[in-house]
Amino acid sequence: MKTVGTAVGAPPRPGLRERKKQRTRDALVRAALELIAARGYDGTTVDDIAAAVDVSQRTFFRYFASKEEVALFVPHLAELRVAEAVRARPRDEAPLETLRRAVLDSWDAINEAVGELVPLELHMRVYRVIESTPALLAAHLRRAAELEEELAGIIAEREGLDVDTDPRPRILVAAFGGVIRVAERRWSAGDDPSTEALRELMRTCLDHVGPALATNWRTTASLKRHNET
Amino acid sequence: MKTVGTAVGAPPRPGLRERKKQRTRDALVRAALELIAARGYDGTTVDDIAAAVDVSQRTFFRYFASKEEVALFVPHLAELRVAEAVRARPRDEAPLETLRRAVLDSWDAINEAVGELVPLELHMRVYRVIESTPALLAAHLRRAAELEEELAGIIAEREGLDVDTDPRPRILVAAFGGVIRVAERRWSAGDDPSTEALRELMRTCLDHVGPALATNWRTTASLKRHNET
DNA sequence: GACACTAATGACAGTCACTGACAGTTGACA
DNA sequence: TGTCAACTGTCAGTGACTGTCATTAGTGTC
Repeated sequence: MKTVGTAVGAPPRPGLRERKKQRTRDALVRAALELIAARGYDGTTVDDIAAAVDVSQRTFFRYFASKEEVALFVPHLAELRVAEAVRARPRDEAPLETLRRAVLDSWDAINEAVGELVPLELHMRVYRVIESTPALLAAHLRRAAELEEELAGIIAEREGLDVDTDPRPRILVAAFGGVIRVAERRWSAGDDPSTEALRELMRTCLDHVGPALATNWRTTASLKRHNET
Repeated sequence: MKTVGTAVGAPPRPGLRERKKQRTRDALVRAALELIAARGYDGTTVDDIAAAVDVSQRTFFRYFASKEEVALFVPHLAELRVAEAVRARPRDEAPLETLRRAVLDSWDAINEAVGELVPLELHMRVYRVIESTPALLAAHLRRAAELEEELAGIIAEREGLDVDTDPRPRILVAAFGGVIRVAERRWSAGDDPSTEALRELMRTCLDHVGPALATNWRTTASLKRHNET
């Protein structure tokens, strides 16, 4: 009658030790992001973050391999979801369509997961810091590259290609990743922090991929000059 | 009769002080790359590099803002040449064609500039270290992103577009940059260190951009399976 | 050729990210 | 309840990087 936490389908409730660790980890992320948003990345020391959660610096480094890792924790969550979403797409779908749908569809799941941890508005402020801090931006780009590597592998596998021989999966993913990053940039530069805004930006940018690679922009839609007939 | 160094058309020979600085800088780059190729990036301290050139650590940091900067000095040279080459292309050329030609054409100039400083074979060994060292790869990707930003500006300007409104320049450049990076990777992973090999890889990868973005790879050329009919 | 002027350097101290080692504390589990 | 393993704090040490200040060494001038 007291077998709480072992309900059918639900994962067994982790022990006290595990819960404590989770709490510490969450607290560290929250404190870190708050401090970074307020004082910038370089203006925040690891000691500050550890002190805010009342643990030693050494403990901080047992949870995160580096200061960058905490700062990029939210993007990290998003990356996990995207990879998962790509894997979940039907295998007979066209590669570009798979990537597109995976990113757009996983958005809700991402926001939910992130929102549970930190307010989305805080994430947006941190994202601006990421974009404007060289060291952070570099780390962010590297992780994005790692994700691309993984996605290229998935695509190649389901298309029956050898990723080391045929350059197409990597090229496709690289182009796609570039577009996504453009969308992220525009989002963080704009002033609508809503999640819907980012999704819309991604949609728009993805729709521009075809036209952007066209040979001559001046004869395509959305042209800005040369406006006689 | 002894006004050497002031020949018509040639830049006036810099003074002793300037030449000395140049020599120190070159020596630092060479020593750094040699050590990094031999002992890896993390296995090489700034003190090692400074000691190899017989200057103080403080002096090293007066020449380079960070250890990363020396390690990425050769890629930096290449980036400068590419930006220059893009600017030199005719304004009425299609954007994608401009990027393609600029990269392929600037290759000789790049190799010459690099070769004067360090042996190309050494650069290749260093490049492998860059690819396999997280911190270096991150910095490399960030610089590549900066270059892309610049190229997008150039393209947008000559197409008469506003780079902050129209996403196409950035998207094009992002896709292009992704392809270039794939080519670089394949080069450093292969065993032909020749400059011609890299140029050929770039050509091939660029030719794959169109097909890679096609909706269905299985009906295009170079297909690997589904070989009935 | 001696003389100031200034740029380049070295020596030193200090900050901060990060790591290894060891000892103390606290959940887990019999 | 006691034992074991996991978690944590403390401390010392390394390496990248910066500010400061005294010293050295090209440069232009008379």
